[in-house]
Amino acid sequence: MKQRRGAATVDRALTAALRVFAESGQQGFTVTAVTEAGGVSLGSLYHHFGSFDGLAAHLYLRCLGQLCDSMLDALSHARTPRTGIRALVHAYLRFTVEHRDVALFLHASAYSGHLAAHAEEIRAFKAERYGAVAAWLGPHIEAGRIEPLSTPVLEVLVMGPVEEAARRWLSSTYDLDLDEAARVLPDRIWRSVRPD
Amino acid sequence: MKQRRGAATVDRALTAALRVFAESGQQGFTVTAVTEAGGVSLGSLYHHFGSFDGLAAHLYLRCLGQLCDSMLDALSHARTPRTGIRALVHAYLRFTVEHRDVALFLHASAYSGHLAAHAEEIRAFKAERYGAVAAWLGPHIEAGRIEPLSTPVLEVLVMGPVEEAARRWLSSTYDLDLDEAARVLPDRIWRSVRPD
DNA sequence: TGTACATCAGTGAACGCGCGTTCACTGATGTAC
DNA sequence: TGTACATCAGTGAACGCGCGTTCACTGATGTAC
Repeated sequence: MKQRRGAATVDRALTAALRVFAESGQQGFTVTAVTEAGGVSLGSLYHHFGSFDGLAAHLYLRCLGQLCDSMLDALSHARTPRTGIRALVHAYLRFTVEHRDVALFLHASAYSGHLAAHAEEIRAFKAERYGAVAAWLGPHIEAGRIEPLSTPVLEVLVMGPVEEAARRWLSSTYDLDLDEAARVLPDRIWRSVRPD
Repeated sequence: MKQRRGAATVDRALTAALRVFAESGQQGFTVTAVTEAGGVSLGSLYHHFGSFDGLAAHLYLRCLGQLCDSMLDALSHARTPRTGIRALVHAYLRFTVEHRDVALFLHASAYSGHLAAHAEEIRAFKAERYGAVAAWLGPHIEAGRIEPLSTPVLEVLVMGPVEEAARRWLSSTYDLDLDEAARVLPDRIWRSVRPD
């Protein structure tokens, strides 16, 4: 018997929360700030999310979902490991630029503490999405087109440089040229995981 | 006319702060918690650090200094780029395991907001330390022993996977075997930056 | 060596502010008959 | 179709707690002569 306006309110609250975080950072990320910014009342917020941490976790999952969708979509068009890595790198960096606020929130939330209460939910979500990448990798490893390293190590080799590039670009010290990174990284990463 | 006990008090406060952070995380990292944990009075803390953010920044610099010292020390014994990368990777991962609390604080502080007020100080410190790595790289690039990529991209390629490995290990989801990482990563990273 | 004095170091009660949360309530929506 | 009712959605004043910070003060240390 759920009503439809609920979904719209949830969406407005999350969007407001993301904007507050982008504008005021970790320190300014408070219930009051979100309600004032979002045209969502305090009681309404608690009605839908139960707690402020609940809102943060909900927002985190939404952001992570958007990023994962971009990457999995890019990956689905690739046939070889080389083009797959290229697609992942490009999708991740493009997403970072086009959705700066989302990327920032994802990076900043890693150790935020707001997510501790919902850690299990998030872990499950990540496991599901990472599974898709692992499924893509599997055949290539078995066919000898990728060095047979453990999945976590492969993920670290592929995503480590990309995430670090994004992190540097995000942290206002723009000492890194993302265009150069997008041009150079795919091939360089590919060299690190190809066989022989 | 500075007194000597000051240094000891500063040290006690920073150590207590690190312990509090390790035990209670971002959320529990408060002045009250630090003073109660550390045998340092509130007034004393303000006398030495000026503010709580000041303490956090001070702690961050101390932690970063320790990590950089480990890495630069390891690097100084290496002659070839290959062994240099190996030394960096091993030093970073060993440091992460041996000083888990320090590593955790460093990773978690990246977007904490506590450091915003002292950002310039921190930026300068990093620039100085990174300069040492760049100085080490320089001759190898000129001699054609490393692919001539820009310094930020090289740093991202070398440190990205290592930092991501450490991050995974730190975030209680121990899906990554650090021993395997230490064994495999150096050679894999080397392949990504060597010429030809 | 001894004494006076300036400065550094350390103490803890007190303060105000803003945080997350609760709650009693009104309004909107969908369902049952 | 119309009406009664249950549930969902939304509201905002109020609360208590703990946060970072201040401040008047005492004690310790080093310097000057």
